[in-house]
Amino acid sequence: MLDIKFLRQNIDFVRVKMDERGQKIDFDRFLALDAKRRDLLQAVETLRNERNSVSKQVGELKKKKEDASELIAKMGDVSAKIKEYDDTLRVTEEELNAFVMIVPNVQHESVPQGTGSEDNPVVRTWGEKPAFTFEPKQHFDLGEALGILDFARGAKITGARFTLYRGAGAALERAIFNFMLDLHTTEHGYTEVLTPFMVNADSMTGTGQLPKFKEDLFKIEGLEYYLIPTAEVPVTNIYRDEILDEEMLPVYYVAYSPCFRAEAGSYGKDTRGLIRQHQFNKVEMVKFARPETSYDELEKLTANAEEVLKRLGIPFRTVCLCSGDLGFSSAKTYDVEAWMPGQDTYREISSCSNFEDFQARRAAIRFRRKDTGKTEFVHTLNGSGLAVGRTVVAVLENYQQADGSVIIPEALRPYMRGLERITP
RNA sequence: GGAGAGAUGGCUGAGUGGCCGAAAGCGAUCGCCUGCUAAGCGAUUGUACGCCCUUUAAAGGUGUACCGCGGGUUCGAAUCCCGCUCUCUCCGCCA
Repeated sequence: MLDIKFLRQNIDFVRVKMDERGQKIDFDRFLALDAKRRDLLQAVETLRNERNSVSKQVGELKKKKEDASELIAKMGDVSAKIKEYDDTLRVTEEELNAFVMIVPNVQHESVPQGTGSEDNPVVRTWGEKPAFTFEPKQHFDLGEALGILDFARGAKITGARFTLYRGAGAALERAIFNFMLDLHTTEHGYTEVLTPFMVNADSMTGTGQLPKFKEDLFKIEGLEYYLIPTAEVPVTNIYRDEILDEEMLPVYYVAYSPCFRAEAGSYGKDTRGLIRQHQFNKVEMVKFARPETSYDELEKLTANAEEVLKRLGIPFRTVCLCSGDLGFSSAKTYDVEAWMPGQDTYREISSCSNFEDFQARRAAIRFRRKDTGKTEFVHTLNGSGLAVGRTVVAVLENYQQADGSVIIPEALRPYMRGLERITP
C-alpha cells in the first residue's frame, strides 16, 4: 500500500499516475476520510489526556485518604465520551484502511505509458527460432502422443486444468526445477528456502493478494488458510513485522513451490494443455533490497531469469509492462516470454517486478540505516525463475523432431540420468 | 485428541490495580580514560500515529497508543475477568 502521508501530500501526482494505469479511484473520499480521522484522533486524544491526568489526581487524593468522588463522577462522563469517539474513530480508520489497501502501487517513472499488453515495448530478444521441416505441434499433442502428459486422467482425478505427468514427463518437470534451483543457488547467489504451501490471511495481505484478489485464491475449508498462488507470498513474508540490519541487505532467496490459482475469469482461455493450470510448479526468486539499489537488482533479477532460457537454448524476448498492464503491487515489471513454436507465439514464462516499498509497508518489513539509526521500509522484488510447466511446454515445442520425439536440452541431461531423447 | 505451563523492550528477566514505556543485567552506540587491546567510568539506547514549530525536510517540542491478539470490569489495567492465537512439557495417535 501507499503511505497515507505521501498520498495526502501528493494527491494530484497520484491521481495522474492512477489515470495512466487506467484506474478510477475516488480520492476525494480518501481526503475526506483522512481529515475525519485526524479530527477524531485529536478529539479522543485530548479526552484521554484529561482522563490520564485526572486519574492521577484521584490516586493521589486516595492516598491521602481524601474524597475523590467528585472527580470520579466527572471522569465517568469522560470515559463514556472516549468510548463513543473511539468507536467512530475505529470505523473511520477501517474505512480509510480498506480504501488504501485497494489502491495500486505508483509506477516508476521509466514505465512506458499504454493501455494494455499490445503497448508493452520489447526490450530484448535472444536466440534463434528453430526452423522446422514439418509443421511443429503443440505441446499437448506431443505430450499425449509420447505418453508423458495425461490431461484426461488429470481431469478425472480432480477436474479441468489439472494434469497427470508420467514417466519421462514427470522426470522432465523435476529435472527442470532442480536445474533452475541449482543454477540460482550456485551461480546467481540465491539461498534456497522451502516454505509452507498454505499461508494465513496476514501473509496474503502482506504481499497484496488480499483483500482485493480473494476470488483468485483457493481457501482451506474451515480455516483462515489459503493455498499459495506463488512462492512470492511465503518467501516475502519471511521478514514480515521485522526490522532487518542494513548490512544483511540485499537478501536473495529462491524457492520451489507448487502454485494454486483459481483462474476466476479465465474461462475459455488456454483451456488445452499446461499453459493455464489450477496447480503448477514454479521456481521463484525473491529479493529484499535497499531502496537505492532496487532498480539495479531488478535488472539483475531479470537477467537471472533469462539465463535459464539461455542455458536451455530456448529463444525468448523480454518486454517491459506498460502503465496499463502493470500488476496491482508492482512499480515496474519485465515479462520474459519464451518462444513457443507450436503456438507460433511468445508466451510469458517469467514476470520480474520491483514492488519498491509497497509490499514492505503492508507487511511491515523494515531495515535500520547504520549511519542514522533510522528505520526505513525495504524494497521487495520477485521474479519467476521460471514457471516450470511452461518451461516444459517450451522444451517440448522447441526440441520436437519430425518423428514426434523430443531431444532433451543438454543442460537437463544430468538431471535425467543422461536421457537424450524422449521417444514414444 | 486429553492434561498442564507459559507469552513483558535487541536478548535474559522483574513487575499482581495508580509513583510502569516498564527495575536489573546483557548487548549496542557515543564520550572519557588508556602506548595498543582488554578492563573501568559516564551518557544514550523501542515502535507507530497526531499536533506545534519549520520550507509540506531533518532536528526539536508535545500528546496518544502499544507488555501475544481481541473484548470486559474500573475514575485508572502489563497487573483483575472472558474469548482467541501461538509456544513448551507429558499422555495418546501418526509419516
